[in-house]
Amino acid sequence: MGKADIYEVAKAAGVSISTVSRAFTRPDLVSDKTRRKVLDIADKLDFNISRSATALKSGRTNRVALLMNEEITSWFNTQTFAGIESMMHPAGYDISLFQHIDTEQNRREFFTDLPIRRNVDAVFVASFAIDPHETEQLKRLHVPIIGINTPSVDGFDATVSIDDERGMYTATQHLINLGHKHIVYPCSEAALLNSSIDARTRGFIRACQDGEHKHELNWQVLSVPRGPAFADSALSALLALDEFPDAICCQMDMMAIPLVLKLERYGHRTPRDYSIVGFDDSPYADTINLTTMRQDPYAMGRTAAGKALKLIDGKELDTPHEVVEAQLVPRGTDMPFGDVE
Amino acid sequence: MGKADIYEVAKAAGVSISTVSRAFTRPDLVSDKTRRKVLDIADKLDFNISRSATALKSGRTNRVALLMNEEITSWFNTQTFAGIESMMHPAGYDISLFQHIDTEQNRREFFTDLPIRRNVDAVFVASFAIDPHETEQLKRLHVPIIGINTPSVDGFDATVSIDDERGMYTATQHLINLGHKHIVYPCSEAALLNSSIDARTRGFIRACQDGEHKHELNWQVLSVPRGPAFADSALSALLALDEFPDAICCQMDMMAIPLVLKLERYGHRTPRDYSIVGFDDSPYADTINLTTMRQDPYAMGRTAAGKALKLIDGKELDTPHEVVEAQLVPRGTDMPFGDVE
DNA sequence: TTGAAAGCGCTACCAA
DNA sequence: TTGGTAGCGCTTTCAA
Repeated sequence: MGKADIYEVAKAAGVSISTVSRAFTRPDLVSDKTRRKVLDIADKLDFNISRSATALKSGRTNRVALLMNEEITSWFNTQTFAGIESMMHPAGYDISLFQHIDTEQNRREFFTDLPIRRNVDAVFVASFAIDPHETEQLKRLHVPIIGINTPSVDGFDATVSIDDERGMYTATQHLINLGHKHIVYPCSEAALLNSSIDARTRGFIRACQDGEHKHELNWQVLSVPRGPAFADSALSALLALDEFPDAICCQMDMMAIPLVLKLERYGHRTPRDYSIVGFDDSPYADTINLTTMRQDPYAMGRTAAGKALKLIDGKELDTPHEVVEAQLVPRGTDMPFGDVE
Repeated sequence: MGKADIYEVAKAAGVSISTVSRAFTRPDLVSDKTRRKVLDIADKLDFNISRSATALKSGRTNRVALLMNEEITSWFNTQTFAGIESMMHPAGYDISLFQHIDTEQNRREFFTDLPIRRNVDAVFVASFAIDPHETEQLKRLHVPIIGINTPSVDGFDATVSIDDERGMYTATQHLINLGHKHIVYPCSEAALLNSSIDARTRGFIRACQDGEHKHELNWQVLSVPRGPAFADSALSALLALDEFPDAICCQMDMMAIPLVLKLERYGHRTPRDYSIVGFDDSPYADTINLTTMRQDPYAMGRTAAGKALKLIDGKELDTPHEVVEAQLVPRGTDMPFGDVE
């Protein structure tokens, strides 16, 4: 009872180990009666095919790597992970997670040692800037490399990305179209490592520059240090302004949500006193009725995983590189400038 | 270049494959010069030890299973996962995730097929009720079984759990001590599968029953269907009450936070009009200044993983079963009954 | 300190 | 449909 190997099962079933193996992995090649008997005995003996042995024999690892910025606990990372997992797990793959590839030291270590070399069937790179040298290193793994929200498609076999720049352009334009004249973009500095954040800032700036041609516009990027208190820093910076803006455009909901809640304590209420839009449509955005740009990292994870599975199988991709658009979700934190509630 | 096996490395380095192997896994058994040379050549040839082969040879899988209720995307599950990962990854283990072991069908499938049999070195069971038959099935895996927030320690080699019942007792008592007379406990039905929720409800009820002996008390459990709209259901149920309560005790922050935000739209403001306490100290609890019971699933994950690693190594645990207490985090949503802001 | 060789548990080829 | 068998890439005795 317990710990039986394939030989014991074969003996108990009166068949060869080949047949036991086939009963599990090629059921169609085994007669119904034999297969049933084998599986039955295997169950009694607590036997199962060893993934390690299968992996060794097949030359596949049944494992993929996922590299991410920061912690998996952020909304974006969790959703991405869950999306990838939802495709890869049923396909028999485990995900080997490498977090915090966002510090100089971790990056160097990872890309020098390349601990995943020969040990994964594909690599996902989620949402961070990666330089050409690092891409070269990944190529030495000789496995498919799939990017999610990477700043460029260079060196990637497949990518799926949101158009952050355009998304934020849309959000900003929305505020400008509502007639707002004084727009502030509170922005936590994450510049070097998170491509999404940079792209969004560029989108805001471009929309404002375009808008200036048609309307008078007073806009600014309000940069605050990153870290756990970035929202409070942004709050202080906003309150320290000579004149409070009539619109706030946020790089992400995690900035917008605290601002909406805390500005109220200082007498600034949305949409009565100012409009605000977020980005992500992350948890509680709906609860506080935040107008925001929706992106769906879970779906992006699934798309990326689908591409990975095809590439692992040696198939060609019809569209290796996909770009998705963020969608404006109009809710209750924006109003035409000058209107009264 | 690329895809070299251990023989090529051995040849290029002028040593045997044994020495190559040792250079990686037993560096102390190889002379400095030889080791350096081998590792250098291995790097040039993009070689690395195969985990599959190591696993097969050693009899270990370097993989653990994590079974969870629902999606990994919930706050509790993500934190738990991240905690386990933070210990297991550096120790060389991948986590094979099994989500949604909370439907009758998924459970039956999982515990019948036992897909992890012979394929993991340990199993974590996170936060759900598991019956004796299922525990028996897990035992057939002949690997350590570690529970996180399981309703009982029976059948587990180790557990780490929060005392939900006592935590909620404390929260409720806190409200009673503030002098509140009319306390409602909005509760989403998750009864059968989530042991924590049940225990918390019991804690609330017991605290109220104890409190009744000393004060007059009007308390009730307000049960609403589970699902994505549970907070809105609770909101409706609260507003439909003949008399609005002066205190609300919530099974979790995800109930409390929407209630605080939405009740305000109906003129009920905390702490002016009512006190409310949550449970978890999850994201935005601090932002809205919610008084709540803090638990730390990340730390529980780490503790559980530490136990798992010892058990995998065949060591005995000093304290296989640990219970931690939730801590009251006093913030701004509670006030002595009758006080004016 | 190093090398030779057996064998971990399986899959897949070939033969029956 | 089934069985025999080589070999996947490594680790680990044992011997040198």
